[in-house]
Amino acid sequence: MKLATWNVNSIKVRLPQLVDWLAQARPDLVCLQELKAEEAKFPRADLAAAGYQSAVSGQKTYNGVAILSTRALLDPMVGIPGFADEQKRVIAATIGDVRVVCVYCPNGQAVGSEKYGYKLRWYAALRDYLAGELTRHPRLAVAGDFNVAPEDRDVHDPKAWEGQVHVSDPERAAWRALLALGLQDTFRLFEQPEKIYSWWDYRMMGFRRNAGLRIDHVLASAELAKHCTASTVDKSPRKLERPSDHAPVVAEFS
DNA sequence: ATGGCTACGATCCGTAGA
Repeated sequence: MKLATWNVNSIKVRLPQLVDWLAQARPDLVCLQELKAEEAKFPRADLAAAGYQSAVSGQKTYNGVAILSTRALLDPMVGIPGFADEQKRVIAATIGDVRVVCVYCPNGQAVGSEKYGYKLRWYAALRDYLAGELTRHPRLAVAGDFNVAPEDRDVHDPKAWEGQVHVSDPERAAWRALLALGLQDTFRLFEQPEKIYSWWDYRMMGFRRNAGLRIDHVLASAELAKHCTASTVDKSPRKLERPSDHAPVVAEFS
């Protein structure tokens, strides 16, 4: 089973690249973020023609998440229960014996800002939600754009980023609180090359300079992580004309 | 020098992303 996550930064713009990538990579499951489109404008038929059914929570202009699957998507659920939020950032579904939660965690804008406070509150709500999900679903995957680079080795220039949003101590503590539930960062289950990132700034030739952050992740419960055989970043779509600023992250399970 | 792209929805600039 191949599970991917990709922040596509507009499903409308990236649809051709997504369809091509699905044909090449053949993932069984894909978590998408930043659709920037309402559900009515989600290209459900094009993706069905590509062999994928979809569960979608869309929003005009901002946010928006979806799960694509070659198999039936059961018990879809949108949002974090008990956490009132206009922003469409979470969708979950069951595929076979795996529960998948697709997340687009808030950016946070700047440390100390109102949006930063929202990010930390949102993370606390996510933690509580996932704690419950783990009791109900031993095989749980949480995949998406977490907007946190967990460690300095996930940052191209830790000195320049020190204390900034995406790497600040409270954000990293919020990330570690997810790991403390028993979730594992599948990327770190394996020996990895240095300087692997999943996002690069559009400006300043960020991708060419590999000036990036590793902020897109696939987490797995202990029971699921036991079966994880690989976890990698696929940089190939980032090299295309008019790319998303994020690359897909792909985890494989036996 | 704190900018530099990109996408969107409103126009021909403002908001947001990270």
